[in-house]
Amino acid sequence: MSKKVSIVDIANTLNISKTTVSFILNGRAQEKRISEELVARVLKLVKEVGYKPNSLAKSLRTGKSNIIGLMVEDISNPFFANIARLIEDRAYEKGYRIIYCSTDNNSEKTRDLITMFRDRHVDGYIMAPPREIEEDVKELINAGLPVVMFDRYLPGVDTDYVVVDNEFSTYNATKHLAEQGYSKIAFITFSSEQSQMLDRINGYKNALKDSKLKPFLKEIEFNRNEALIIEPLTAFLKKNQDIDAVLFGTDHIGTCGLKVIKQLGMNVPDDVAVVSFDDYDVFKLYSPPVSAIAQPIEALADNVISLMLKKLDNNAANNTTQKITLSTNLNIRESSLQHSKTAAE
Amino acid sequence: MSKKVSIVDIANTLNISKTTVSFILNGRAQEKRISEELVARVLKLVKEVGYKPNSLAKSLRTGKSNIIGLMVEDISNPFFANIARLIEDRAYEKGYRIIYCSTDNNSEKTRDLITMFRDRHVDGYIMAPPREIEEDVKELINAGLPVVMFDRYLPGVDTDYVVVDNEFSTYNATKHLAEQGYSKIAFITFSSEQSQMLDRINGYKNALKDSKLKPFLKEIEFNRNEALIIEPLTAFLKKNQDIDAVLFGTDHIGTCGLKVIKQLGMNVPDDVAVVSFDDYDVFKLYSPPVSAIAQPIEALADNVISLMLKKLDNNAANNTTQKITLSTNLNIRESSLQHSKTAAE
DNA sequence: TACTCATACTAAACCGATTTATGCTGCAAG
DNA sequence: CTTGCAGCATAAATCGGTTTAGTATGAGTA
Repeated sequence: MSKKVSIVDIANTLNISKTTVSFILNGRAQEKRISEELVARVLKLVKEVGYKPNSLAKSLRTGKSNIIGLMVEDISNPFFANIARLIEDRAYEKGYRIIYCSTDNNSEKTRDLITMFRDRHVDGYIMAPPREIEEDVKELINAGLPVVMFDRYLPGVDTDYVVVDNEFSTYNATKHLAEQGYSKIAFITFSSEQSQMLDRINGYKNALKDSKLKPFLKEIEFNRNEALIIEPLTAFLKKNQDIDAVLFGTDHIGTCGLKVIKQLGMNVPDDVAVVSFDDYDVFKLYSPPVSAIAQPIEALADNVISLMLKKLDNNAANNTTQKITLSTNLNIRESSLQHSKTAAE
Repeated sequence: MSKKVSIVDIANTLNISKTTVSFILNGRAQEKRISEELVARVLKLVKEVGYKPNSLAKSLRTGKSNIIGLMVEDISNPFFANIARLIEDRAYEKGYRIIYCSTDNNSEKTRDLITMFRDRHVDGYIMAPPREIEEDVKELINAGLPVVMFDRYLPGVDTDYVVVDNEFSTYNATKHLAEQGYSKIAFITFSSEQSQMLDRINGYKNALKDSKLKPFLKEIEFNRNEALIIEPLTAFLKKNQDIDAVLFGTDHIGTCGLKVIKQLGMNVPDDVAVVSFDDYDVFKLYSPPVSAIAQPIEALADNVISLMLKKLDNNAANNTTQKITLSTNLNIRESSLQHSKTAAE
């Protein structure tokens, strides 16, 4: 039907060369000394027939696409979904489109996606990298492609990133629990070798050490099937009845944790105090409201996209990398307050 | 650095033509009577240097991309994020990649995205369409491109879609509230001319008519800034103190509604019973747990992607369109139970 | 007159693939 | 001794743009 018009159609209609049309459309008419009269005629026709250059062909030639590839761990996770949305907005304002994909923390899938992004000529890569992807990322960087990471970074790869101060965040939250009089403080999280999780665990351990308390660390294997998270969580809480406070490592495990706590009929904060990493509606609306470590997602998104745009501007010559660490906010709510050992007994 | 190898490099290295390489890599070696020995040599080299055909160039030539464009209203909304994720998974298994974008319910942005998808040669379009996009969608369909809609449809456009039975869902939920003895039942939702919302409103109205009750319909303008939703919501609930039950039209407004209810110190369900469209953790974990209309998102995603794959297989010859309506599940929880007028007074 | 130079525009190469049409053997059949 | 065809491989066109390297024309100048 409405066969899309190409630059050749425009050129033929006006009996001129497609080169001329291309120059005019790319704002190089003056530089190429094309008469104003012809420029006007071309622009008129272009508008009339609604011609839009095919960006695929354009990319093939120029290597540029005005598209930024964004890889998150899982778009159905509110943290990533919100960040993705904010990044998309900022990029859109600057004339860049975003295409996103979930890596599922699967390095093979990620490699696949990198390849797809790469030969679709995306201009830049924003990613929350999975493990074992160092080599592939290095290759991108060596090829001169801008890469910005967020949420976590790859220790072996020198690239720009924006993360939060994970270690201090959990240190601070754990300290808070200790100060409220809790003494058997567990840290429950997904097992992971990634930087953000190692830092969170360190913060927790250091705080306990400083408070001279014993750690109760429970790492749970991530699984898309929630039942397989709930199960070990339930077992852990049942087995360690003496635990009086729990710090959850992410919003997802925090949500699962609340489900378990509710199911077991445990009272918050009397039976168990709760603090979770990430701060979302579930925590704010829970009864009692749950204390949470809020990540500055707007600032995160802003910094990520600023870094990326800066790298895209300085075509080449990006010698220095920027590593940005933002601080979080511990929102203290009833779920972790007013514990008095004697009152409970 | 590691300049990507192209098909020409492969051909030159072996002193053969790139045509031959192309045939071999596309499994047309036998058909083209290329000797097994040569096939083996080519495949060996390809593997050695890790050559991957540039899919941009491939698409330019073939018009195919193995990419499906997915447009949701807002990826930060859990309903859309979850659907997007499921669709992505299913598509990935079948060898298709998904690229998603948020339309923001903005027809201009959507048009822009359609153009981008189109000249990136995506093979199919899955969308939750905004208003005023009929003409653009018709153009896609006329050009023979597969389009599948979900969540809502465009009454003026004959295309495949998968939706839920919105009208019955709210009818049923409203009836449930009426049967529990509530008599001043409000329906609070975002104002919208879209099919799904009109159906939901109709269901609510019909149920009230059948129960001989008076409707209290409150439509709120959507805004990304939550404060601007909370404000009119608060005003409405404050002004209509006699309302004893509320049905929320979407998960988002339901969540905002709970915040307001909590802030106003209203008791659920004694002061006000609550049911919301969509069923997420926030509702399950609320105290008391909130009754909700659960959309079958897995089935939704399955149907959407099946329809799309079917259309992609039957290249051309897609004369009939399929319109699928799935049913929802009313999960009744404490937030809408055990109302007795006398007990409250 | 012959040689620049500015002006206005274009032919052809190129990006990296696919696909169509074709070439070149050598052997069996007519 | 052609003709036909099977077997193997390729040159060239194509997709829709951008970019390089020119060309044609007329005016200015030594």
